[in-house]
Amino acid sequence: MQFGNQVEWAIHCCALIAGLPTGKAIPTKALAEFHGVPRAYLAKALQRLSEAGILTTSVGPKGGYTLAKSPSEITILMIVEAVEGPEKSFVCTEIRRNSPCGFNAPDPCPMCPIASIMLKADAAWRKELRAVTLASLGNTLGKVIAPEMRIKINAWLEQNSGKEITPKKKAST
Amino acid sequence: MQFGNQVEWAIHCCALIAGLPTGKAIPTKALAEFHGVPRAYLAKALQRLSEAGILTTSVGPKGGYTLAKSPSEITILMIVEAVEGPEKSFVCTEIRRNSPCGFNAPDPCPMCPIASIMLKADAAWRKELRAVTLASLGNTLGKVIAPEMRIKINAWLEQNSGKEITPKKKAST
DNA sequence: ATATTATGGATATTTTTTATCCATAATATA
DNA sequence: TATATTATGGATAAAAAATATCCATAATAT
Repeated sequence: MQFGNQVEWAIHCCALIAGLPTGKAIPTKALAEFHGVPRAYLAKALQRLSEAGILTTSVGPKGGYTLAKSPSEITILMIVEAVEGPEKSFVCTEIRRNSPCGFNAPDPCPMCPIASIMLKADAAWRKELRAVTLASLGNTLGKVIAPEMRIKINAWLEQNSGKEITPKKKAST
Repeated sequence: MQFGNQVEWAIHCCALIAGLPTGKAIPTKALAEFHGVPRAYLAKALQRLSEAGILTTSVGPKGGYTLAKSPSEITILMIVEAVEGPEKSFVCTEIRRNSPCGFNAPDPCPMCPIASIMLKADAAWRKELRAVTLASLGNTLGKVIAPEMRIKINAWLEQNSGKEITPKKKAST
């Protein structure tokens, strides 16, 4: 019963992207290097974040990822569910129905109380993760990262992040 | 991020054992048949419950498992942890330290805020499972199982459960 | 004595996780 | 226009974990 490593990577990536100058995109390569994780596999996680509408992508040189919405609209739960899928952490296989005595319950048949407890536990962790957004996380991170570190990171991002997406203006005429 | 199937089996088994007449033991064979699950693999889960001090065993004919303590002293969390181990559902691999910018945080270095959130979520589901005991679960189950069903089960258990453990009396002299 | 049971270890099978690689299409820029 | 950079999706591979099965051993009730 453990989250895959992509969950950790995805949250860190989203947190970093949230701190990017507005409109700047950061590519998989930079995200992988910054976090010291395998690029190709990280790409799969980023792809799922993109599919889930959490990240926006732009292809080509200076392309990469940006947040698809405001940091205050993205919860940690969204990120986790995008990467791990929506399945519950407990799956009831209804073994109560396998009894050699048959199965006989009031009608309508209530959910197995054991499943009920386990799903309540599932709901509990999701609730915690739903209560935290990239905005609130960024706030916390801001207090933990030393100022010099912040400066270095900003410089590195300047080198490694891609295009400035300017509000669309017609170039023609 | 899913509980293994042994978790479901183990809770069902403990619930059944909790309903056994005092001192009666039930063997792996009967537990496996009752729940329709593979005997040899269930045995591994029961073994862990035994190691964890949740179940007591008696070897030999009419042997099997009984609760090691009162149902009100056994929580669902204990059962889950006995079967799945004590590891947290999130493992922080400190990828924040991998940054090409180095790593620089206030001293003493606070836990990574991302790990902090995930561990809070971990604590949340454990809390839910710690709040339910075999006693309270049994209470709920009692309301869900139809009376005729209960009678059949009792009869089946009478056939398939083992020895009556009587308070030790000297048989000699 | 015999049959039944738990235990612990070894081993096997299946599934999931953790990747890697490549062909394709998009696109910024020189 | 040519080139380099990037995301995407599919195929495939390797490693790890989950899901078992089997057996030798010891305990013990009858």
